[in-house]
Amino acid sequence: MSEKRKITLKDIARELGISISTASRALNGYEGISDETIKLVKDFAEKHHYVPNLLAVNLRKNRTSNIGIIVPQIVHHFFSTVISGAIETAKKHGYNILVSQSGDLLKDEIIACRTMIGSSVDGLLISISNETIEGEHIREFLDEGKPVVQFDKITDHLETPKVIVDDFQGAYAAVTHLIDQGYKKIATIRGRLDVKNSIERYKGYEKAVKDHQLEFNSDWIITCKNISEEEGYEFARKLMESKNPPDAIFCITDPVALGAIKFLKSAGFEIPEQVGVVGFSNWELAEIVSPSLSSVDQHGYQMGIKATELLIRLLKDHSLGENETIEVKTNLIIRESSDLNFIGS
Amino acid sequence: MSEKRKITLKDIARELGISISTASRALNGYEGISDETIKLVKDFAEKHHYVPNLLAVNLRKNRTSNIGIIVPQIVHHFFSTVISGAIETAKKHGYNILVSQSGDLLKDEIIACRTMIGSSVDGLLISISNETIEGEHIREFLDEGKPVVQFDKITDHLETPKVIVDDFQGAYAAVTHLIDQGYKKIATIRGRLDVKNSIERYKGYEKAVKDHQLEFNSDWIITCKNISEEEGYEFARKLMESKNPPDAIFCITDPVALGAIKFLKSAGFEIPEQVGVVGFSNWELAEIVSPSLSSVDQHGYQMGIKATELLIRLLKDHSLGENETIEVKTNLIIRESSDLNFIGS
DNA sequence: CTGTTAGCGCGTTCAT
DNA sequence: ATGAACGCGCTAACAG
Repeated sequence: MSEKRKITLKDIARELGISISTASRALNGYEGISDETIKLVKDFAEKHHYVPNLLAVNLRKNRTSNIGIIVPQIVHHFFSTVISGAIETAKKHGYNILVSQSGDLLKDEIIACRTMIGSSVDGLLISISNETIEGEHIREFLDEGKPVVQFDKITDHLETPKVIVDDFQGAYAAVTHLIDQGYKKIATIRGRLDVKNSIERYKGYEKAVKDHQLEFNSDWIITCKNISEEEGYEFARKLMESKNPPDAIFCITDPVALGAIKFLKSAGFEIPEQVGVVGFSNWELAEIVSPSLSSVDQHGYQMGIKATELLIRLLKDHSLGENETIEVKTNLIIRESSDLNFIGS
Repeated sequence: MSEKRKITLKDIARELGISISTASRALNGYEGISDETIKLVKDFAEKHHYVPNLLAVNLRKNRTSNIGIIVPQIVHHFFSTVISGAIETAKKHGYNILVSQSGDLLKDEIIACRTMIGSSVDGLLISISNETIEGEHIREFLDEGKPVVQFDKITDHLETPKVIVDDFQGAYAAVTHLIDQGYKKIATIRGRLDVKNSIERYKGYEKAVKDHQLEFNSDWIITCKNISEEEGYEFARKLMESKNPPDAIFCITDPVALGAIKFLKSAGFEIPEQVGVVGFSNWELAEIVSPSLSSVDQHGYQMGIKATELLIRLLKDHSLGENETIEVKTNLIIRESSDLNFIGS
């Protein structure tokens, strides 16, 4: 409507018959300004709804007050949870969050990075795509003197602070839980051999099985590629139709577990009585499906907070070169798919 | 590492022995520059990885190249899908997306708005909270001369362009589908009486029932408040235990439908043979649950694209005052929960 | 076709 | 305690 012109420092200086710098200093609480003029200026500013032009401030200070975040997919329960945590934390410190996604494509991740550099975010939070190995495009950020924090899906080729979920411990806990329930022949449908999270989860599985002196059978280890529900269904079939079928399956992620459950149900296996199933990531679907799915929760919101706090600390200290890695503990959520004690209660 | 100082227009002007403005014009493809110097400048820029300082450009042009988007929840399948569409569209036009969430709290929506104004986004995409009625805080955007596009959850108190899903048509189609299937006593678990989407869906239900001369029974209309799975369960019970139980239920949203299904299953009703169920929004869960849930898809990705394109058009034309409303058609996805023809096939 | 001049709005010396 | 002057990096109006 009224299209009020935005009032500037210059305006308030002119109106009050003082200099621009005095006005600036008064507003920003500098030393050596009389209380009198401070009050004068502040009152005037308040009254006329003065709000500093961030563009100018930022140009002057050479920063943007923006933090970029790049994830493989936004439409994804875990990542949107992380973003949510990042936004709330950033807000608290006066930063905005600028979101982009790679679609798990290296090509698009590079574009997203370049755009971010171009639009000048002050720092970057990133969970890399499956295709990213070296991450040279991310190094460009570091070269610009801008801090980067990696989270969840990371690469060790980049010397940045990292916030990761303790996949090993999560998997170990999940499999140990299965063992505690009395399952003895535990299989795993694992993820790619070249993705760190996947490797760690597998290691956790292996160690738990061996620590408890259970049968360790390479036929019970199946590697999937798409990490899809279809694969879960197919590989569960393969496992159960083998000569020596397992009595429990630890799955790399919830959709895979869901596929496995679907096969098991269609083939007439009782869950959890005959076969126990545990997934990973605690997707929304875990408590919706029937039987509900035990899963390892990754505390996405916490990760978002931790990663953002870390980045903001770097932003404020300008003490780049830190390389700390925070491991967020996981939390096993036991539901019907593996809970024998729950039966009948 | 090398902390390369960023090269500026000034640098390239000095090195090439030309003026800054010539360099600027050459880079930006202005009229009246010799092809010779254009090539000279562009080559030099390319070679030294010149990238314009957006902060300066933006200050000069008085814009930010950022678009803000405020939604009730980011961790929500529909909204994250919209955001995803917005991001891809914005990217295409050289804009970044700055995300914030209100948590369906008016208080936090106001804060988000103020922050956005402060950090100077050029325009705003917003889906208002349940608590927002007048939207005075949004008007501040308009008063600044910045365009706003509302989507999905809107208020008519604000004269802005809007992109909405055709809730009426979606509901009408859903209920008509139930009728086509042969259901005769159709109930609805509807949403709040003061939320536009909810009202429209109810109207669609009512019209479909009346158009087909079916029994219209106020006992079959239940209003829920939280729009939660629990309410779905509870109200389905209430409906089915009444004297004159319905044979189909149209639910305001998928979680409610899921709750209803859970009750129906636990009470021994066959779905869809005895009772048909249709939800709204086509959440991820719809095809995961068993029986899979028929639902009205809202084309979130399309909405994100449409809303963003609309906003960018306003941004470029500076022709505020438009007030068009785009209705994105819905798409009924028929699954097991209402598909009698599918039985046995 | 190109250079000079003026800011955009602000923070920050260096004077006084 | 305050003002003048400068510059962040860039675009645009005005000369020539």
